[in-house]
Amino acid sequence: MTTIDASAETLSIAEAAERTGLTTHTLRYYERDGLLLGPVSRTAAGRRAYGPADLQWIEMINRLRATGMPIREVRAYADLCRMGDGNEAERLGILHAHRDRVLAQLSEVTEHLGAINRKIGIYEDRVGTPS
Amino acid sequence: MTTIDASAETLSIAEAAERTGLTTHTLRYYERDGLLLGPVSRTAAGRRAYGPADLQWIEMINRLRATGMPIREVRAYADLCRMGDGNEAERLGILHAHRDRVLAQLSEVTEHLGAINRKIGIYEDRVGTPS
DNA sequence: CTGCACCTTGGAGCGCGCTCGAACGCAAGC
DNA sequence: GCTTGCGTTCGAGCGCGCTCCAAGGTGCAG
Repeated sequence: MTTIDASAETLSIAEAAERTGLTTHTLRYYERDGLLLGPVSRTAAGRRAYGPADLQWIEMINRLRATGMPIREVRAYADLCRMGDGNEAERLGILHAHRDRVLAQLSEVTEHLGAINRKIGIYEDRVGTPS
Repeated sequence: MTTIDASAETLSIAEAAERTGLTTHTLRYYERDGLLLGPVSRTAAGRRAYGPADLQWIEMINRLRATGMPIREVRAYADLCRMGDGNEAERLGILHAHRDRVLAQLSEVTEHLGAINRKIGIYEDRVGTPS
């Protein structure tokens, strides 16, 4: 027998913060700033209740942010998603452009890291042979 | 016969900016902020004259910055270099720690990128079959 | 000699992404 | 019922890394 209990599916802002690795401040800020797909639903007392869909979306935001997408672009993407079907090509364009930037940056960072590693090698030689 | 001409070895701030990809503003800012190994030498008229060593050091700064090292840590590293021999182990510690952070971040970004790519795949399927 | 571009300094300003403070409300345990 | 703690809103503040402005000096072309 499945218990139908909304609160079992729903997290307080503190719980959502823990789950997502964000702070409660940041969660409210994201909502204010239009990064979420809509206002988070509330309990009778007016407290935020995060559902699974909210959490999943926030995970996606985290991925985009962690790969360097600016807030304003996440918002643009969220705006498109909020508008519903019909603009998938546009969303795809944003994701494609983002992926390309990330790949470019990955290879740039990797290259710089190589140079830094060579520098480290020089220091290790020098520290290894102190005299 | 080698011509000894200091000005041939020396760049104006605008030239240094072009060479390093920074702006003149940023070059002055880095100097002010102690990221360079010392004050850049000047012409008789008081204008900055960047030598090869300056440019090489700035390239190193660029690598560190491009891989995400904060300004204040670059400054700490520069401080150590400025102090001369004897603290190579400490410099090495900074570079090691930085390398480890960069590697961790590279793998994190790569992982997130994978998830984003899967999302892209979903959209491509959906856009590919419009009805 | 006169422009005009480029340099100098000090300090203010700005865009980003949070982060925090104030003042208050609701709720669950003792 | 009272305390303790988590929640709410609005708005201000902050750390980072530049970025720019004002006011003035320098240097070279015409």
